[in-house]
Amino acid sequence: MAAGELTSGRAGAVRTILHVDMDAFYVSVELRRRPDLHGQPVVVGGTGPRGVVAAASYEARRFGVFSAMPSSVARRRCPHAVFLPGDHELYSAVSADVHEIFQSFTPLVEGLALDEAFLDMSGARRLFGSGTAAAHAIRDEVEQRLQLTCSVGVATNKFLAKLASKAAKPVASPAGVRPGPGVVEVPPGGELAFLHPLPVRALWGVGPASLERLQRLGVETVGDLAALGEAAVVRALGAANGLHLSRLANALDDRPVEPDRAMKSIGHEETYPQDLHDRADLQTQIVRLCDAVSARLRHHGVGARTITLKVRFAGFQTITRSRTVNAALTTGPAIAAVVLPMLDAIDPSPGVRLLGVSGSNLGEPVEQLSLDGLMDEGAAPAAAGTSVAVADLEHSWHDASAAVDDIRARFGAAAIGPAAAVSRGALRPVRTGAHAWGPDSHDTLPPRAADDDRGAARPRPPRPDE
DNA sequence: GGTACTCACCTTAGCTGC
DNA sequence: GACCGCAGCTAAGGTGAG
Repeated sequence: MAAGELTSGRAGAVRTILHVDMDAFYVSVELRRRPDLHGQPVVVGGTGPRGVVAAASYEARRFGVFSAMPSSVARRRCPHAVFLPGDHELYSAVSADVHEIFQSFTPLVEGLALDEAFLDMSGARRLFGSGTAAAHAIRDEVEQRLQLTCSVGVATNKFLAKLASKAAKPVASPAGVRPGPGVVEVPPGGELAFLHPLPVRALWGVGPASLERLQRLGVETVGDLAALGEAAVVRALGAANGLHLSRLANALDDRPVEPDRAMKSIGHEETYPQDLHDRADLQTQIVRLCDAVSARLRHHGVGARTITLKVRFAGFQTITRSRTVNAALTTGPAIAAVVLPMLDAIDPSPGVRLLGVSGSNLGEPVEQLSLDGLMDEGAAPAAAGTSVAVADLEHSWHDASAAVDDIRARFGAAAIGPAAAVSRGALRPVRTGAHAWGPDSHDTLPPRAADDDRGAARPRPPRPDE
């Protein structure tokens, strides 16, 4: 099968897809307000004891510092680097400016992350010329208006465009930083020549686990994988992943650029500076997380039917527990009423380093819930954690949650919070948005009420209705 | 040796209803 | 009533990306 046959969603039409990737985005944004750091190794994130690197300047990459690297390793490799805590709100704002520029070129923009997006330029060739011409125009516009640089890949499908943008990037090595070409095009018909010499790890979907399985079959390059044949790849990696990778290895990718992808889940998780052993501390943190998740659910106008609790223990063992209820939940107390019984069944004695709460199975929230429709079949009195009790809480907290949103919109996220968290001195808003990059060095655990008031009765665990 | 956070998607297993 | 096959759902864990 020729590579061009399936590269377009429309039969016979060759698409022009751009992948735009900002260069060292977070660092570049920081350098706009700290021009004195230009040319120095700069690292965003990893300021705390358990953090990781969110982004590293190319000067820092020369010393082997990369994103997602533990901060302790980064400090060892590049002790003279400037470590900055990161400012997610600022990056989001700049990202919005970047996407506004993308939108001025085509309405078909699919954001992948704050710093990258796919653009379908197939219908805009008359306005902006070839894909390569459009890519240069976008780079110029971003640089002039925002003083930021980006790399652009141009190809006939998303997957190849992404690989091409990677090839367009600057390269850091111990010898120095070599500027990249900025724009790389994989021309129609040249897909396999570009793709097959690349290491198989370059394929979208090949991580450490799949790589090991493929290497056992003697696969080192994308060309090796293509030669292996679909059946063998499926045997090694399973039906979905095997089929997908086999197609990618033959440059076949007809996924469209999707500007409005529906959100599938919303969640929050936090790693604590010290492991938690106390059940009451865990419950307080869960109430905070549920409150944060619920606020985002309401912000997006959706409710979650499936609630998942994630616990990572001191030894890094991670477990998840989930429960699906009859109603799409949007309030913190109702979500906490689902999570807390799951937490109760977990032994925290090994120490808990991370807690997470997420909602999935998203759907339209019911404005005024009818409890009849939410009852379990033959349900008896509403014990804590049952669907009836959860629905009851969702119902009774509906209006109050709207009022909380209003207060936060006016006075900030810390202005109001769950009483259970306040009572334990933990009215600290959960950091929202992606990439908190670990606990900051100044983060502390919420004070334990019993420690502050020795001899006083131990406070009973906070319940969601408090 | 040290591993954040968010989200998407997959696999496997068990349960239920038909 | 027991069993089978199938589909659909749920739970739990894993993998991967950015």
